[in-house]
Amino acid sequence: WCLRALPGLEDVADGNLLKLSCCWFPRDFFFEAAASFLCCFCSPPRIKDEPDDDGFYASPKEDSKPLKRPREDDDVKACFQGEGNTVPGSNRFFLILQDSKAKKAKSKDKKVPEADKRKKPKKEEEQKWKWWEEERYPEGIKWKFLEHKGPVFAPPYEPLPENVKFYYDGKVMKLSTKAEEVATFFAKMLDHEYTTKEIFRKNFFKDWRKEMTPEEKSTITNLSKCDFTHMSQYFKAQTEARKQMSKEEKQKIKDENERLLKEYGYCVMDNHKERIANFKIEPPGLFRGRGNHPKMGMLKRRIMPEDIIINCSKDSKIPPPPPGHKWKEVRHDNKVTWLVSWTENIQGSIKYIMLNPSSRIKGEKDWQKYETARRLKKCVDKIRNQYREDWKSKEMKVRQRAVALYFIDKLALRAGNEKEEGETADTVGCCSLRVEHIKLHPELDGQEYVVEFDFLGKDSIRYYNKVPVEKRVFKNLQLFMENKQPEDDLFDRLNTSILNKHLQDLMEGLTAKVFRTYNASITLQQQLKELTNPDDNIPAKILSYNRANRAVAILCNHQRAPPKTFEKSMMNLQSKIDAKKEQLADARRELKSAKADAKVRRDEKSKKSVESKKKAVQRIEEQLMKLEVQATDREENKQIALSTSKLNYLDPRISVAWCKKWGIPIEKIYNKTQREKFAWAIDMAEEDFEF
DNA sequence: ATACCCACTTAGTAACGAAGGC
DNA sequence: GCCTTCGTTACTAAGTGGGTAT
Repeated sequence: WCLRALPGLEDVADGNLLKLSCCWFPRDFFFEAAASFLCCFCSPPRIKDEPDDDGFYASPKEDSKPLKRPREDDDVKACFQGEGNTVPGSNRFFLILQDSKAKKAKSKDKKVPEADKRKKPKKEEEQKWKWWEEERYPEGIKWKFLEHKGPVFAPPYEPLPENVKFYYDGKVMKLSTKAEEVATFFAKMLDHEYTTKEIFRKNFFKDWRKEMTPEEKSTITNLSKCDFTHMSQYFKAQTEARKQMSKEEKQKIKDENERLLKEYGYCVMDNHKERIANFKIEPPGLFRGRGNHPKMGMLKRRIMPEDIIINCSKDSKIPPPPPGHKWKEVRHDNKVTWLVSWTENIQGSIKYIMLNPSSRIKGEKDWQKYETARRLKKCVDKIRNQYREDWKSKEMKVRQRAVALYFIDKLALRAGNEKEEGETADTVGCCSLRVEHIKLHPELDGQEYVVEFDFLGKDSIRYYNKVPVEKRVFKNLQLFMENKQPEDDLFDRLNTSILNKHLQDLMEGLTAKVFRTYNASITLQQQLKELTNPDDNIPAKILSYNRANRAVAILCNHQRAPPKTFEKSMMNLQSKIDAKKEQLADARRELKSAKADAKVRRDEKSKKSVESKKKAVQRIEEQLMKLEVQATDREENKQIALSTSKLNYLDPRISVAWCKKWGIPIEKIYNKTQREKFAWAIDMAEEDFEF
C-alpha cells in the first residue's frame, strides 16, 4: 500500500523493486527513504514482524541510520511556511526523499552507537509523524491515497434461550426472532424513566409492530399488557455474569477487541497509518435523543452492507463486503474525508466513519480553526464598532443582525439554524430565539436594562442568564418584540445564512461560530494571565488553570449533570481533609516538643530530629493544601464540564505556552488522548505564544 | 429566497477500567 | 484481594455551515 500511495513512481522498473511483506518497494527508494517515512507509522508491525529475506532489515549500514528524518533542512522547511501555503504539483513524497537524501549526505559516515538506537521510548517518540511541518494540499483535496478495511458490523442478534419468557396479558408468548429482538431493546431499557414516557412508548410500539408477524400483530395490541420483566432480569443476570467472569475470560475479550482494533481501527492515508475514530457501525436499538425528542423510542434499524457506501482510492485494496453481501456503492472521492457512510433511518441523516482527532486531516482543520479565530482577534474591534453603529440603522434587518451578533459575541451564543418542527427537540440558538425566550427588565437588582434569557440550547441544555445590556440594544429588543406572540421569532428578518453572509464580508472565513472559538480562547489567555500567581506551587497553579478553563466553560454554557455520587465523594474528601488537619496538628506538636528537646540537649541527634520533624510538617501542609485545592476545584466543577471547551474551543497553544512558562508538566493539563490530539500544538508552541 | 443535502464539528453521557483504599 | 472511586474512552446525537436545486 505504501508504494501505491506514491504518485510519480509508476515508472519504476521491476528489477528495482524490493518486496517487503506483501508490498513492493523501489530498491533505492526503500534504502534512501523508506526507513524515514515508515518510522512515522504508529506501529509498523509488518516491518518488524516479517523481515524480508533480503536481509535489509538486519543490514548494519541501514541500521545505523537515524530513524527520524530531519526537519530542520531548509529545503523542506521552505515549503511549509505559513498558513494555507499550498504548493500545487509538488507532493509530500518527494519532500521526504529530498529530505532524507540531504541528510544522508551529511551523516554518511556517522555510526549511531548500538545502544542508542534500541532505546525504545525514544524511538517511539521519534516515530510520531509531524504533519504540521509539511505542506498542505490545495484547497478541496483531502487526500491522494486512502485504503481501509471497511466497517465492523454490529454482531448479529442472538435469540434468547428458551427459558426466558415474554408474557402478553399474563400469558407466555413465544415471539418471532425479529419481534423478539426489538422487544429485547425495550427490555434492556426498562429501568430508564423514559420507557414510561408516552411518546417513547407510542413510537416504540408503532415500530415494534412493524417487525411482528401478522399473528403477533393481531395478538399484541396494547403495550401495557406486555411484560418484559423476565427478559429484563435475564439481561441483568448477564451483566452480572460478565462482571464475575474470570481473568482469563476477560482477557480473551480484551484480546479480541484489540485484534479488531488492529485490523479495522486504522487506515492508510497518504503514506501514513492513521487511527479511525469510529470503525464500528452503530448497532440497532431504540432511539432516545436528548431532551423532549418527538422521535424517542423509534427503532434504529440494523445497518447492512447494502446500506454502506465505501470511500477509498481507486488503486487501493477495496474492502470486501461480508460474504453473501454487496456494498451499496464504492466511490473514490478525495474531496471528502470519510471512509464509510450510511443513511440513518430516524432523521434520514448521513452517518460517517472518519479519522481520529490525532490524524493529520483532523488536526490540520483544528489548527486552521484557531488561526481563523486569531484573525478575528485582529479585526474584532472594528467589527464591534460596526455592529454598534448598526443598532441605529434604519433597516430592520440590519438592526436585528447587529443585535444578534452582539449576543453571539458577548454571550457566546450559537448561531441557531432553523430546524424542522416535529423532527427534533425544540431547542434554539441566537438567530432562532423566540419572544418567549427573553424577558426585558428596564431595571433589575439595581441594574439597568437587563435581559433575562431562558431557553433550551443544543442538547436541550438550559441557558439561563440575566445580562445587563446597552440601552440601544434594549430599545431594539423592545422594538423587535412589538406586536408579536410569545412563539414568534425574535429576529424575524434574520437567519444564520444572512448573518454568516454578512460576517463573510467583514472577514474572510468568518462565521458565527468563530466568535465562540475566539472568545473562549481569548478568555482563557486573559484569565490565565490574571489568575496565575508566580509564587504558587504546581497544584495551586493548576487550580488557577482549571479556574480559567472554568470561566470559559461557563461562558460557553457547558454543563453536566452533577455526578450521582457527588455529595458522597465530597463528604469523603472533607473527612480526608479533617484527618489531614489532625495529622498536621500532631506533627506540629511533635515538632514543638522536638524543638524544646533540642534546646535542652543541644546535640546533633536532636537537631536532626527537629529537621526531620520540620520536613514532616511541611510535607503534611503540602498534602493538606493539595486536598483543599482539590475540594475547591471539585465543588466549583459540580455542574460544569471542562472537557468540551478544552477539546473544542481553547487554542491548545495557549495551554502549552502556559505550561512551558510556569514549568508545569503538560500531562497535568492534557491526558494521553488530548496530547495526541494536540500533538501539533505541543510541538510548536513556545512559552511566548500569544493567541 | 428557500428547501434540502451533505460534510464536518461539537456535545453530554454511559460504560469501562485502572488506581487507590480498606 | 475485593470494592470503590474516578478518570478515560466509546458512543452517537445535535449542532454549524456550505453548496445546490427549486
